[in-house]
Amino acid sequence: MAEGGAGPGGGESLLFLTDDQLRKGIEAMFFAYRGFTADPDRILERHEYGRAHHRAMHFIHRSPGTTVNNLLSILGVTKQSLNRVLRTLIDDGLVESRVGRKDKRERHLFLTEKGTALERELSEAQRGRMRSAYRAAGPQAVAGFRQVLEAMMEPEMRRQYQTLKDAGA
Amino acid sequence: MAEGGAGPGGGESLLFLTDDQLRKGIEAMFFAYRGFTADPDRILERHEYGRAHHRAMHFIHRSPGTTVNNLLSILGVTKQSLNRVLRTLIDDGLVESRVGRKDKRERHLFLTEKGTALERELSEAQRGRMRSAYRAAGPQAVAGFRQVLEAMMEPEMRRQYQTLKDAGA
DNA sequence: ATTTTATGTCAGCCTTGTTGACTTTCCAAG
DNA sequence: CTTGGAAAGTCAACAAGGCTGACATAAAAT
Repeated sequence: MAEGGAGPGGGESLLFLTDDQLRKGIEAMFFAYRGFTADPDRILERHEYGRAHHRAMHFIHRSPGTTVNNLLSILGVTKQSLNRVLRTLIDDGLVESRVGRKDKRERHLFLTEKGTALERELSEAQRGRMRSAYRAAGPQAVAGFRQVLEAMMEPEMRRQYQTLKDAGA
Repeated sequence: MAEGGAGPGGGESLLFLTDDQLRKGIEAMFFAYRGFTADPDRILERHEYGRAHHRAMHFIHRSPGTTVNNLLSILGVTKQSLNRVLRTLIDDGLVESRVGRKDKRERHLFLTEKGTALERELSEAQRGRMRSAYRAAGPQAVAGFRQVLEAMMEPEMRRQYQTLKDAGA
C-alpha cells in the first residue's frame, strides 16, 4: 500500500494514515467543533440570534465595508439566506449598510458600535477557548493543527482563508 | 498580559497566543469544517439523507448494539430529533433495532448490510480527504492537530471521545 | 438602448433542531 | 403485588436556517 514518501522516517511514521487513525481524526473534528461553537452559542441565545448571525458579524468585522456578494462567497450560502440574517442585524442596529460610492449598486457592510460590542463579546468567548486549547497543546501542536486544517479545506475556501489570513497580520 | 508559563522558550514562543493568531485558528476551523463535511454531504444528497443520518450511522457502526440513550448522549440532540432520523433509517432497512435481552426497554441498534454499505461509502469519502490532509501535513502536524482538537472539546465530550478512541485501537 | 450585475424581497419547501404532553413497557423497590 | 420511575416511542407545534424560483429595481457595462 502506497509508500507515502513525504515522511522523514520509515514504517512507523505512516501509522497516522491507518483507517483507525483517520477515524479518530474524524471524531475529533466532530467533538471539537461542538466545543468550538459552544461558548458563542450560549451568548447568542441570550441575544436571540443564531450562528448565522455570528458568522455574518465575524466576517463583516474582519473586512469592514465588504459587499454582500463578497460575504456570500465567503459564507457559502444563498443571498436569500444571508439576506434574512442581514436584515435583522440591520433592523436591530448592529450592522450598517452603505450604498457604494463608486458603484451605487453595491452595499458596503459595517458593524455599528452596538454590533462591534456584540462581535467582541462573541469573539472573546471563542478566543478564550481557543487560547486555552493552544496553551495546553503548545506552539508546535498549534502549527500542526493549522497545517492539517488548511489541507482539509476545499481549494476555493483555502483561497478565501489565505486572503483573510494575509490581510490580518 | 499574562505570562503563559507552559511554553519552553520565552517571548517568541507566545506569538501563537496573540488575538490575531487565535482568530486565524477560528477561521481555519470554520473553513476546514466545511471541507470536512463536503464529501459525505454530496453522497448523502444522492441518497436523500442528511448529516444527521450520517452521524447516527457513524456511531452505530462504531459501537454496534449501542442503545438509543447512549447515542443520544454522544450526539447531543433530543430523543425526538434522533428518533425521526432513526425511524427513517429503520424503515429504509439501514438500521436494525433489537429489543434488549436483559432490559427489554432498551433498543440495541445495529447497521444492516445495506446500512453498512452506505456507512462505508460515507466514511471512505471522509477518510479520503482526511488522508490527503494528513499526508500533506505529516505525522508531527497530525499529532498537533489532534492535541489541539482534544483540548478544544467540552470535558464531557472529551470523555466520550476518549472512550471511543480507546475502544478502537 | 439593451444587457448584465448587484441587491433585495416574496413565497414556499426541507432538514434538523427545540418543547411539551402523553403512552407503553418493564425493572425494581416497597 | 402494587407502584414509582426509567427507557423508549409518538404526536403536535414551532423555529432557525438552509434551499429554489420568480420577480423588482437600480446602476453599470456594452
